[in-house]
Amino acid sequence: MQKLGISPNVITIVCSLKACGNTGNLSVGKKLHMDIIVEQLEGNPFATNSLIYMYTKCGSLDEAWHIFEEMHSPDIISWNSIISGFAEQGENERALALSKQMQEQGLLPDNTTLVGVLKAVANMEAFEHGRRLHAQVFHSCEDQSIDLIVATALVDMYCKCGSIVYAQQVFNKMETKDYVLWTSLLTGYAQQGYSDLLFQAYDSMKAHGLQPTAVTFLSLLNVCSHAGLINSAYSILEVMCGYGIEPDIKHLNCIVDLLGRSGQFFLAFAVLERLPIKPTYIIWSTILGHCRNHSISELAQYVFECAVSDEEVESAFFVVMSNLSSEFVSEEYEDVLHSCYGTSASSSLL
DNA sequence: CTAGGGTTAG
Repeated sequence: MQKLGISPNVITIVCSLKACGNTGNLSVGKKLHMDIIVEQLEGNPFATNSLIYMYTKCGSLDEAWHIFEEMHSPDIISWNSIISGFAEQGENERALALSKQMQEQGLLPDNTTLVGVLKAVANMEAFEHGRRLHAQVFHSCEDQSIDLIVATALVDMYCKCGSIVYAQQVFNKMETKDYVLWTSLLTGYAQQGYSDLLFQAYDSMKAHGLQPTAVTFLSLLNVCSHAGLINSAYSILEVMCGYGIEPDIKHLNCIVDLLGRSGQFFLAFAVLERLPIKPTYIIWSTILGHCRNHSISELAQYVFECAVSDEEVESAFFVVMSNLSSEFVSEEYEDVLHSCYGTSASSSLL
């Protein structure tokens, strides 16, 4: 559009910023920020709120905060954007403090604020805080019908805090249940290792006419992996394909994890060879973790070499490797680790 | 045209 000589307006920029946020494209996002200045849209609340959205989604919290701070009178959307953004990036205390600050300024929290705050509380596994918020939600809606998205956030929060019973209560009280609400409970069962409950709830969900999604299957595979249910995992893969859902790297990683956990490294490698895409360092980390459990140092060294050739490799991988190398990898290999200074290895080793 | 829900493993 710009090549045709058409200047962007607020709408163009707002839509593009959303796309940048969703894909984590910070460099284009910054360019759009400049466009806002060029087009003299700096005071426009839509443009400004969209900038906050884009920067938080791209992980540039300082930049988002800077813009928020400069606003003359941030509206509820500005507050919610910054609160959700901080919560999403794990800046939980900051998100909670901002919600408090917002209310001190006389703005009432709405459902969106609540969802952001619940996310922060879930991240912190702050059960008591979550209970208080739940009570607050309950009293604030007169007909006692909780908003579906708030309910989903509550179920997720209770599950992350380890309280399945409260999660079930919230879930059961909802008259309309969509597939995301169901999945939040299923994922909770998976996270807490309740495989029987998970399979029951999965059947029940289907009986209610809701279709499983790729995320549903990921929860099922996850629980199989932790419980060591290899055959169940294989049949889940088949069922998935029957629904026309192609297993992606996350699903296959569950399978690799399952095989590695039981020491079946050859099978794990066979799965990797059949991958349509190159294994990521994340998959190598999974295998590496199991090398440690099975004390196989030769394999660990091979896997290490595969992983460092991934340009996306992150420091977390080196943490796994460095824990392991202190146990049984040779000193010579420590040198290889150190030679990775300058990549993300340095931050984790120092 | 701006804000909110579920996503493996280590």
